Amino acid sequence: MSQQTAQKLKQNKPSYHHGDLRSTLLNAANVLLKETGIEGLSLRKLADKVGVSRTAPYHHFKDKNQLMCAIAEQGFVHWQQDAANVFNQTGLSPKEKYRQFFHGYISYAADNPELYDLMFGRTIWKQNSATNDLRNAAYPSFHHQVEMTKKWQTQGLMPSGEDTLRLSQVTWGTMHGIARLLIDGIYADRSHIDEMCDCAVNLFTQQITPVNDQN
Amino acid sequence: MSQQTAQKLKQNKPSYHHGDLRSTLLNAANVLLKETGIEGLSLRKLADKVGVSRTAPYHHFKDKNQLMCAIAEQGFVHWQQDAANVFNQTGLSPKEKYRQFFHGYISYAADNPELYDLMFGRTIWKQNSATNDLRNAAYPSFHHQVEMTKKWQTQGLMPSGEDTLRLSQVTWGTMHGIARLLIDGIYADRSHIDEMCDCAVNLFTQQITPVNDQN
DNA sequence: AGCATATGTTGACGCTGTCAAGATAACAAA
DNA sequence: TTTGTTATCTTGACAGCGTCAACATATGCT
Repeated sequence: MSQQTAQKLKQNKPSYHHGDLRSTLLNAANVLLKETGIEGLSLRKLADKVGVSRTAPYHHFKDKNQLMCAIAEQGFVHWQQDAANVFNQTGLSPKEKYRQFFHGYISYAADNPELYDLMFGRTIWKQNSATNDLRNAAYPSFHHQVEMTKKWQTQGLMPSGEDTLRLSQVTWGTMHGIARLLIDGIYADRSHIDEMCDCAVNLFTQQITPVNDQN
Repeated sequence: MSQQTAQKLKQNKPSYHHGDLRSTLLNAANVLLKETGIEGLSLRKLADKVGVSRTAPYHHFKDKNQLMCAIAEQGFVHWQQDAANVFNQTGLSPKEKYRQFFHGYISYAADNPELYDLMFGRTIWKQNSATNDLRNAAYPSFHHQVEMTKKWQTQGLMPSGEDTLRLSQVTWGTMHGIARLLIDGIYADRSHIDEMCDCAVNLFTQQITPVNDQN
């Protein structure tokens, strides 16, 4: 960042060049997304909100699609941090950790419904419209979950007879499905959702004798 | 239907009044939906395809939303027939019937991805935009599944310790999640999906001694 | 100082959903 | 049969959208 740009940021002087438009757009887009959903997210409203002309964003994002991919990319970064916090907790039984992971997933979706819709919705993923940057941010999150599933299998929490990848995919599919039922308005009642999660956790895990209960 | 209208349908005479526009629109909308998806479904394209003016559909559907609800409503009717065919099969073990139900659900979504997206997507259900007619067509399908779950519990296929409604919701959530992963382009590989379904079926069902294996 | 480049602007195009106002045909009552 | 009501279909118009082209301005390197 140039000295003059930094100066402008402090003094809040309006000028022809914005100086930090890209990140400003991203922040405003997150707010606009939360307020209006994907359907209501428009480049023109966004530009207006930031105070630039309609086509200014095109110098920072090739497309509306690229803007949305960038928002989702940020979402994946934050999301992975949330998930890591759960995984890194100590003093929890494997089942309790699995339970918290499950509920945490749903909570993230419930707390950021529009962002979740963007991150895991067809708007971005269908038709190969996902950016490489987005893929690079999204894929590791899932790989991490596969590793945890493998661990849960060796701990005896999840059935070792099933393929690790499939098991992980089914867990994800179930969380994703429940999350979508909630945020898409098919199931409005959050308390039902919580009980559904507990029921799913019970089905996916088996009783284990606490032998190797450290992690 | 008046005599003249019936005549027109046979003779295919063009006239000012179409005579059967509502159902013609619905059929064309189904085709257009399959071709272009929800995003590409526009009233103007639809009217053009049918050969009427842009605003003609407004005399049969108050909204674009009402049109979409009507399409989805048709989808639920057909879908329930498909599901009933599975449920009414004889000579299958409970687990095999459950397996077919599960795979059938995914197959319906895979074979009609855009219709499924409309039927179970936020476009229709968020913000209470679903028509009463649509609700009346959709809700019974789920109630039927709850009844089947209850039966599966008494048959010992599914754990009787869990609440029937929650169990049914989790099954639905899992099927829905897997279906969405597939049709939204997050998982492109269909063979993976099939193995995921089998894995889920294994997790949700328990081994039972074949005592009451008739239905 | 001068020039290339990055960044911002206005204008325009075609697409969308939807309302208003007018045209036409179908139908019911006199 | 004629007349009037109603259902249906038409064109015109408006605001909103994504996006391209052409132009303006500031930044930064040579």
